[in-house]
Amino acid sequence: MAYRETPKTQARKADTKAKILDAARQIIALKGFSGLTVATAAKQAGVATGSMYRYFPNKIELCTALFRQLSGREVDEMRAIAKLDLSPAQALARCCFNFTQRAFRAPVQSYALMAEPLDPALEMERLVYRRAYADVYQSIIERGIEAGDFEELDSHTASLAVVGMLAEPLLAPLHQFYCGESAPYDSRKLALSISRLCLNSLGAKDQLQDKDFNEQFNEYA
Amino acid sequence: MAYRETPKTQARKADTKAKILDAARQIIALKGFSGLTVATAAKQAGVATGSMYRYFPNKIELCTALFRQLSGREVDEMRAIAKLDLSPAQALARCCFNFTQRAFRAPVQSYALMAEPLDPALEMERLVYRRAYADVYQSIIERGIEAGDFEELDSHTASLAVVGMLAEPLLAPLHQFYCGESAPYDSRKLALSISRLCLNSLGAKDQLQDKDFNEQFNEYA
DNA sequence: CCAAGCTGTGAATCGTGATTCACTTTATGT
DNA sequence: ACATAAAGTGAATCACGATTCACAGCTTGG
Repeated sequence: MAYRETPKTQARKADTKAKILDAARQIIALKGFSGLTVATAAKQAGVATGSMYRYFPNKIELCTALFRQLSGREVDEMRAIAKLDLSPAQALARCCFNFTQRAFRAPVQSYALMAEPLDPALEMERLVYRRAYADVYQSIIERGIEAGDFEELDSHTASLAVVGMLAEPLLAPLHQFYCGESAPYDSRKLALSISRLCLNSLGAKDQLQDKDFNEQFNEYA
Repeated sequence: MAYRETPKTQARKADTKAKILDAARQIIALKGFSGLTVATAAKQAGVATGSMYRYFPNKIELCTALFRQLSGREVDEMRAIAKLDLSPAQALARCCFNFTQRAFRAPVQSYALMAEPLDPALEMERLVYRRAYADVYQSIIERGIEAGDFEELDSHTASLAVVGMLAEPLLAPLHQFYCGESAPYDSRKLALSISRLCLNSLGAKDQLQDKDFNEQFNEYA
């Protein structure tokens, strides 16, 4: 026996794996998952088709890894906001603005994660991440209810409703990008409307003043 | 020349077309679009695979026709509610209850229409019908704003948010049905929570009394 | 009854893309 | 340098369903 794994080969292996994932991400960002074939991803990553299978057992696993990586980042972003020292209403408003802003920064990728038709296995992942978003919102909502800032309501359903409220209005414009018909779109106004609707839905009347919204609105780059 | 179409042959043709659509619908209702192949639909309809192509130029057109038929019914249901002589708040609440109730009556079919991964051409149709739902809600919302029952807000975004609020909380349970893991679920409570959230989001505080909600809640079969 | 033109059939064909595999190249430890 | 085990390759294979097509059975007006 003579060959053994070394830190060096392990590092190279991890590197290539990351390179493949990044290549796949670039494709997603441009064409969505529908444009991602093993062959194109291989070419983009600069490896042969067959090599892909040294790093991922099959295409689904590759896609799943990518999906988790990208969705994970987004959810983490929301988690980070939830951890800031903000009132529940402020936290939620900021989530609305950030989510919208980030979606429009990488519209095709966002569409791919949020709504593009996917393999059933990935659809399952999508549900998991929706639930993860909802968990973040639910914790904020419960904090708000305890503080008396929000109405007493079913925080579980409310959190899912927030997920829906946030995603649905973005879908049509994001789909445009996905189809390559990018029209200019005032996503800032959209975020403003959505944040109002979200807070209203929780009965957060008077929790945020116009100035709070305006602050978010103006920070929105 | 000797052959010509007659009312009789036209009727037979229409009949078979309807039979095929209904066969497809049955499959959707059981397995979703992913279970719908030209071959299985043909067998279910009692015709040969090749015959399918006498009635629909290709699978996409068949699916599109089916999708339109089923989604059309659902949207019509909402339109009918919008036309009743109800206050905007009552109309919206009723939409929430009806939508939820109908979704759970045919859970797999509803999941298929609302969220199952589909061919891009069908995904386009889905967007169209989401917009159609939103149009109905928007008309109600605008009525509510004019009447001073709802807050002044962007009715376009609000209508989309309502679509999202209504759909998202149903998704996880409906997906369970789609996966064949049907767990018992109290959809009535869900409808109640959702209707509260919807009305809240529009700033419809005090538009509906508890008794209004209870009425819907109790009518829910 | 006949010719013309539908409608019905289902096995064979086709297209798409994932996956495999026999072979080459590279890395490792003795 | 050598034997061994991975990693790299890309053309060939495979799987899955939609679609086609050559032929058979009906309908119709003349």
